[in-house]
Amino acid sequence: MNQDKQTRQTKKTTIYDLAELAGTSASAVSAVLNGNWKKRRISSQLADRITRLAEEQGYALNMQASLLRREKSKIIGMIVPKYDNRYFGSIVETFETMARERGLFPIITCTRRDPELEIEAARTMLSYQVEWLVATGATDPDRISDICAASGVRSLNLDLPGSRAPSVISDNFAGARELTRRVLTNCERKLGRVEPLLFVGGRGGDHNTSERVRGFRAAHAEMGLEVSENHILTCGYAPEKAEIALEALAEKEGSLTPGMFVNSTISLEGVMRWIKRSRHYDARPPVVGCFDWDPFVALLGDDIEMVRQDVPSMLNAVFDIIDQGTSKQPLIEIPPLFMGRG
Amino acid sequence: MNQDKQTRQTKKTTIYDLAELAGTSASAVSAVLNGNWKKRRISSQLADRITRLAEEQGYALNMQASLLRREKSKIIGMIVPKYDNRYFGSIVETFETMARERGLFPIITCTRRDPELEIEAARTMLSYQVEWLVATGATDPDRISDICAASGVRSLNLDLPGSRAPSVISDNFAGARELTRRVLTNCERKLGRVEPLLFVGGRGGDHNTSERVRGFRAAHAEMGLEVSENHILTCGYAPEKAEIALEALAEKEGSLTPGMFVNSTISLEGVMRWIKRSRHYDARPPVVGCFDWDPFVALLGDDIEMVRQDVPSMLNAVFDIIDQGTSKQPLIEIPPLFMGRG
DNA sequence: CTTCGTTGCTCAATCGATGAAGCAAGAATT
DNA sequence: AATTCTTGCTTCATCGATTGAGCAACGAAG
Repeated sequence: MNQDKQTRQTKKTTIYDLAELAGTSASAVSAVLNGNWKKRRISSQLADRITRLAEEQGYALNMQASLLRREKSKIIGMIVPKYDNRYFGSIVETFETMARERGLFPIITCTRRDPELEIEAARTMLSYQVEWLVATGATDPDRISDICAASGVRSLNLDLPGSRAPSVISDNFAGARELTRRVLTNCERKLGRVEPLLFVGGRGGDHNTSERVRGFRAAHAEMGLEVSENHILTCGYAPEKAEIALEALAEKEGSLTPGMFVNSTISLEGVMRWIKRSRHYDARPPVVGCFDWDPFVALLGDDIEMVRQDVPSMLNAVFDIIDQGTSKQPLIEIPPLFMGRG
Repeated sequence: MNQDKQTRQTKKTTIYDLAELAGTSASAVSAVLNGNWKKRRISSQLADRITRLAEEQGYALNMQASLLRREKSKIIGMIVPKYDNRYFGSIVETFETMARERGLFPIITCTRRDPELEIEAARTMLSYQVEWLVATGATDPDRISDICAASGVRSLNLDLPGSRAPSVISDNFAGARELTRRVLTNCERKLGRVEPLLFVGGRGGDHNTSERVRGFRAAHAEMGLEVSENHILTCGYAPEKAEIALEALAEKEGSLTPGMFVNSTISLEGVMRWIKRSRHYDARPPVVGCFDWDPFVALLGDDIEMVRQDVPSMLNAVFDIIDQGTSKQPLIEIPPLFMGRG
């Protein structure tokens, strides 16, 4: 039984193996290794001996067995749509760090904006006994909340709100309104006059996009500008979709607006590609605002205004709810940050 | 026991609860729910009844209990340094997809280039009974391989090689040599003459950086150009480090080379920031090559040549090893892709 | 009318860790 | 000397799912 040990083992060392080697019981080994040997009145000599043996044998706790026995799993799950932009990347990184600070084990899974995969991922996380599930930018947050509720697991929405669980999102309306104001101001400074902007990207149905469109309209209204329905291109998030939408509009209308509001860096990727390819803006580069931040976009020219969603504050709000166990408000809106130009 | 059910439950439904409700045994429930009820000769009527009940009650398998009993966990772990660039983002996304295709459950954790955290994360993954651990861009891959080997868990290195486990990396030497050639050619085209480049970013000690420096030197040598030791700035990966290094060199030498080789998009962030701030290249923009790809960098100007590491091929190689169980070669080098300009 | 085969289940051990309860031996108190 | 306390352990049930072994009931074959 312990000769595998000698010959570079096949099976893993358990507390029973250590107990045999130490000439003691598994329960003593367990008590020593999880640190409450004082409480259980194990002598420090035995504790030392066990600790040394565990180290020698390269013992690793079997979490499955431990979790099965314990009441709390300390596992916290997160579902994320993509890893292809700074926003989600920093959400994930911050989430992991803050979870670990609290002694929680974060499990993150990427669902590539696939509604089926989201549901399957949520179910899998429940099987792993997560104590909380954070659904980030989910296509159907309420479905996920329901699945969690049915298992008695608490859930939270991040980035996109739902109605059946507390939600932490950016203040999309105020952010978009301010961004639009700034782009319009830049427009005036560059061109000597203000003209209504184009809105590009996002899904028409989602909360964030509709709030941003509302902010976009509000800023135009303040300045007495009319926004044409044809100039709201909520064509989806993928870069190609933005390219196609712009191409179609240019074909239909002949000329394009001098400025635009782009709904994410991902859409901006398509917009910039199209601008470059179509040569529509060769004479005078467009005045652009982007609802999201990317370090290279910041270097792309001096006419791109960006709002940066305040990831640390959003995750502080998320973990406040988790730490407290509940939330007073069902919806928490975090003001985004303005990055200025230059 | 099943009245919690009625009153929105507190505890989770188990196969024992379902067995009681169905008037059968837990073992029948288990057989039905994990799909081998035919093998165990359960009647399809009972199977249907159990399946319906499970759905009604929102039953979710307790993975901890299931894994404890089973021999294979089907969990596969990955350690990643950062989520702040496209390269690691796409590694993670591809890894998750390919793992799921194989019925494996991927657990990914980000260690922020912190050696302590890497080790701790590896140990935690072992506790969760991972069958494989992929260490991506690890600072000390061999340490991780040893820890895994001590528990009989197989490991793999990705992006940065180690000596105690199979490694899949980019062909850094050939990639860097070709990138350098191209930048030198661009230099000639733009300026009418070739001049040695500056190498910026990366850690001097790491395999990738030293291979890239070797490729960089080889391309210079081919063209009869001498590379000054002072022009190899392996200052680390963080953007600020690149800024500081450039600032220091500019101060020391007065003028800078007309072209440069930047070792990652993260370093490029700092390089571009410094170029903009210092106004050193205002008269004539530098001719730049970057070992890594980013969509916005592609739009940044027409003088930035990029190599894109071939993430799908790299992960195919990784999963080939996992599927086969072993690797013939200890080191697999995947040629990176050239993205051309425009 | 016995024997065998088949169907459709149930029983009970097991995975590894945990912790309440218990117990033996010695020290301290009455 | 008898009792109580303390120390330092061990025993055993438990968490939920899995699975080999077993068993009852029934039909078919001999």
